Amino acid sequence: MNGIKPTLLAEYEKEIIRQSGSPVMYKKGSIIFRPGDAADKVYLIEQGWVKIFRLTMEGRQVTVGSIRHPGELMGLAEVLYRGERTCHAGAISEVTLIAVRKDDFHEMLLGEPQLAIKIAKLLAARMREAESSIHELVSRNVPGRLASILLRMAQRCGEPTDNGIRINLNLTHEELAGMIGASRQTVTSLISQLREEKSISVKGRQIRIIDPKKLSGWTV
Amino acid sequence: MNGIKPTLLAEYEKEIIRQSGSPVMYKKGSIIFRPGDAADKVYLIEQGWVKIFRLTMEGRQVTVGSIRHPGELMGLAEVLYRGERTCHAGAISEVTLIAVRKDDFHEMLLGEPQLAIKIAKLLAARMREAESSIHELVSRNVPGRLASILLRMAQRCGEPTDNGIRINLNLTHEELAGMIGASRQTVTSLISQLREEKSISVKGRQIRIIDPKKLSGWTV
DNA sequence: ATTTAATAGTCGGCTTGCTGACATTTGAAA
DNA sequence: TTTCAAATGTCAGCAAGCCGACTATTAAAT
Repeated sequence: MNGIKPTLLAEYEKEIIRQSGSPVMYKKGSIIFRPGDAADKVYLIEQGWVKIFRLTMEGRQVTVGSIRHPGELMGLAEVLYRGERTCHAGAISEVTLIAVRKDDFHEMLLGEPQLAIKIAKLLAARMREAESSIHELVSRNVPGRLASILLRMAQRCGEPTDNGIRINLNLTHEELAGMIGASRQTVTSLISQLREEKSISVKGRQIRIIDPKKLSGWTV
Repeated sequence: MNGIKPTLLAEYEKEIIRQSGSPVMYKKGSIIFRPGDAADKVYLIEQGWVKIFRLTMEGRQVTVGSIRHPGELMGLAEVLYRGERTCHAGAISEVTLIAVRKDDFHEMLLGEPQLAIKIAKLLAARMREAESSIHELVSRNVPGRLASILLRMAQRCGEPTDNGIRINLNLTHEELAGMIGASRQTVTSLISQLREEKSISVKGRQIRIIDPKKLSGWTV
């Protein structure tokens, strides 16, 4: 069960981290850290989803990392590289974290070379994700980017049901827009279009991927 | 002289790498690796610049990483994460590299925990760079992105002269376009504009930043 | 239960920046 | 030096998608 999902930690790796850290909880909507904060902690996500984003000059959110899941580390880059946060981290849902202090984290890595390598692998995987994002932003149009992110979310945190894959992140159109670099209005109208052509269905803020094939037809 | 430039390796770190690897040379314009190749080597750049890019469906180049300099490692992510290249790496100039085989690299990391941590820091720094790129692509318009990349290139590989900072990467407009997600024609006309307002000067393919302040005025 | 704020839906006008097309210049190869 | 391909400069036309404005609908708070 190791080496299969290099973006996630193995159970024994999490155990090491749990022993060096202490649990914290954040409720939905709260901010875990913001730019300028001292990056003195690394977090292991135990439960819930966290959104990593920055703000544009006009105050719009731009999701620069993806949504982080249980089993993932977050706040890693700033702790390793520079002492200051550059992003916001916001709790999308009720969230439980293990917080590890920077110094303890460094010691942990020195004592567990395997873990240090795992962290490097993990960052490498994220690096490639980021490169993909850049590639998509540059080469696809807005409908293509929307379709693509819906498919990716379905794959990464969707729950299969009898009528399609349910995405339960409760994202608003504005948040989706921030993830693909588009305006809120455009996302709204595209979602309607996708619903009409029956490639997705929408109930409240739950999106179901009904016809992945038709959806991926947009990612020309 | 350590800890100052976390994206570069310290001399003793390079020495370790040199002992595990062997030198290779590539001439200007040649491809070092391409998608689908087995990612069985990590490279330390000794001399020259390397461009990391992908291709769009229509065959246009998209520079997903930045330009890599002497002192940087490249091909890292694929070796750590998956066994296959996902990008092209092309020699912008005559290039000298130290190639380290994957297995030797892994052994090296296990034997030198400090180096493993350094690699993680290095990837963390790149991660933040990639996040910045995403942020810029989403939130700035084309002139802003061009101005911003010129300023960044000046900072990272420009040589100060008495009349401005010289950027000597010999990039074509098409290549610049690929780095900022714009069309070749738009870049051409923007470069003319910048030249007219005397924030840059152009001689052949050499660009000099004359008035950084005026340039950064474009990055609203 | 009521109030209030946040989100979703819709539309016309307008701007940015892409496309294609062509002339001109540059530079590398023969 | 000549030749030829690649890169640059320029322009008109067009379309994607943004913006502002407004209404309708949900969800949260009291």
